[in-house]
Amino acid sequence: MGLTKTEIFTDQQNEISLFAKVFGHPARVAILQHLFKINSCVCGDLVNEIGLAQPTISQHLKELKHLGLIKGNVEGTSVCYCIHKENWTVMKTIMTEFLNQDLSKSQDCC
Amino acid sequence: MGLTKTEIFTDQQNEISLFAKVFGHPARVAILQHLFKINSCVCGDLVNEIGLAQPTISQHLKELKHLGLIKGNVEGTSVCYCIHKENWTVMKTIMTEFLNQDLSKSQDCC
DNA sequence: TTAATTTATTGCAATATTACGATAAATATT
DNA sequence: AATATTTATCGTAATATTGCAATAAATTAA
Repeated sequence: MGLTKTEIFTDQQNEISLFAKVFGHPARVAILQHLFKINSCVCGDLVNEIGLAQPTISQHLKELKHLGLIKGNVEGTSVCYCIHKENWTVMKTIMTEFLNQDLSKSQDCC
Repeated sequence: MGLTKTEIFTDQQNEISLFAKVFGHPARVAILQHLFKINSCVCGDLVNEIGLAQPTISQHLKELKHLGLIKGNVEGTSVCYCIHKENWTVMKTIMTEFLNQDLSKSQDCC
């Protein structure tokens, strides 16, 4: 066990959980917030900005990139990361729909 | 290791990641969607609705309850769960603020 | 070419998560 | 009281995640 049974859920449910999972670590939240904050795209500054070792940051960046929420651009020896705007918008639509489910219909049972 | 360094992040970043983490499993997404869908609050029906064993569902419900997103009401031998409306709204505000960060400011680097 | 700089990858240890069988706890029914 | 029903908890196995030292890979500078 220890293995999520993705096959018994809908594609939508799996997609929501995948996006949520990547936001489920404060380092990745911090990375994204920093990429939003600064106009120009920062690269290895993230290692200084956030207090984690370089391989750890690199790993978190990889996960964000893998989900398509950021893109990386090689510039000399360094790599410049930024938010993938189009994909972020798509993700936002999916997550917002989940968060905005109608509360008025559901009765309170307790 | 294997331990998230929460102390180096802001309370806001940790809070966002905690909410996201609980949505980071399709079973919990499915449970929440089902609680939204049906007017009356369902209980152990969730075990049938979702294809996971009863202890597994119970464990997921515990996590959702621990974060305050649902509440449970004992009714005879069964327990009736429902969305905790006030807390859901608070969570929604926090998550929406994170998702709605200003895209127009951030330059594209790639 | 050699050294310096920056990022990615590998390998590994520590911890967390997922899932479920077994069983306990609580209440309802007979 | 004894039994049935429902949910929670415990224990445990399998897998995933987190973090970092060591090192590789890629590019630039001297």
